Amino acid sequence: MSTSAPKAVAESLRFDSPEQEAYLSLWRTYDRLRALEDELFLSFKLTAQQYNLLRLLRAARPDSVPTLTLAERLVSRAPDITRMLDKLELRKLITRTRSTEDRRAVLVAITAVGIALLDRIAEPLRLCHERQLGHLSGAQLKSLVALLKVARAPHEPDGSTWA
Amino acid sequence: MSTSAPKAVAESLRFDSPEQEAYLSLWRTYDRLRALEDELFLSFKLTAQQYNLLRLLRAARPDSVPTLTLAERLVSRAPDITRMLDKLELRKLITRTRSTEDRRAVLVAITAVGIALLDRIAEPLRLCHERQLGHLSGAQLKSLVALLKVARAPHEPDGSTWA
DNA sequence: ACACAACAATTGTCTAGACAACTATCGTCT
DNA sequence: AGACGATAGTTGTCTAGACAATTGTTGTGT
Repeated sequence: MSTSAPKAVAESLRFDSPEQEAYLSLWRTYDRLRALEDELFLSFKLTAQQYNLLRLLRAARPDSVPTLTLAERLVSRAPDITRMLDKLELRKLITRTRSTEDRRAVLVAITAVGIALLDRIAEPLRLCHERQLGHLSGAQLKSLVALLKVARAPHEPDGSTWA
Repeated sequence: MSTSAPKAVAESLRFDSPEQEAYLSLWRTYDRLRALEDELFLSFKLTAQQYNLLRLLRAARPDSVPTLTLAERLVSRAPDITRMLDKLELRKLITRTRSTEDRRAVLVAITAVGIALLDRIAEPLRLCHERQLGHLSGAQLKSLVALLKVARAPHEPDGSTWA
């Protein structure tokens, strides 16, 4: 019982099905690429999800967006949307105002500070994406995007707009 | 400032680059498929990562595997490997023994109970993978796997064996 | 033999993610 | 108008993920 022959171990690990292989490849690839992004966002003290939220708010301008609508549109599901907004509000990146029409709803908007932060991130992020996937050709990227879309299609909620 | 015209909002959200679109597609797809797997594993009180760990240990039999080697081989990076093993050991799914050759190393092995659990999971998991990606043709799956491999290739550590 | 860098694993601590239970408000039905 | 189910957010609580600092052990150079 030792740690010898790691190659043999790897060799013996075949996948149970093509679907499993595809899913694990997806997971692995996401994990590897994510590590690059995380590093970048860390230097701005943001998470990828927070960045996405700000990006959505910028796109929605000059409208503001109700909290749960925002949560639905995020790339990854966010049951902790409230606390996420708490942190961003504390940093003055967003504002929250209780709607007058429907006093249950809280409307969220990005601030000038938030916009400025997005602007500062833009260029380094572009470079990061290039490091992540710049080695793929345009055709490969297109093909990958198309396949991923087909893959998740049956699992998307009806009128979903996530980006 | 209202929540009207969500379509217009969605429309205005183009991607900054093809690379960004690919990465966000990857993230979104992973998130959607993961939700299905998570649900399944929850019913066995496991995480996907824990399942993977057990799977690696089964494949390594009859050898046992040093803790950090195990961490390297996991699909997703695991800085919390120790506590992960703690929980599995508590449930008697694995054993840990301090190596006699190198007293720094802790050797991990799967137990009969662990194997039995994997056996119980096998069939429902197969069905889950089919629900996840069964709607793709064999050629599409192959193509997806190949593209993902190319995508992550530059970001894999040298002799990595992650599945 | 002894100092010391390298290595394997563990622990402390903080943040993020998940689910369920709860509060406040709204719309509707009678 | 009053009751009631649905909706919008919030909060409590638990678990997982991440990073840094620490302990014990090994090999190497002098």
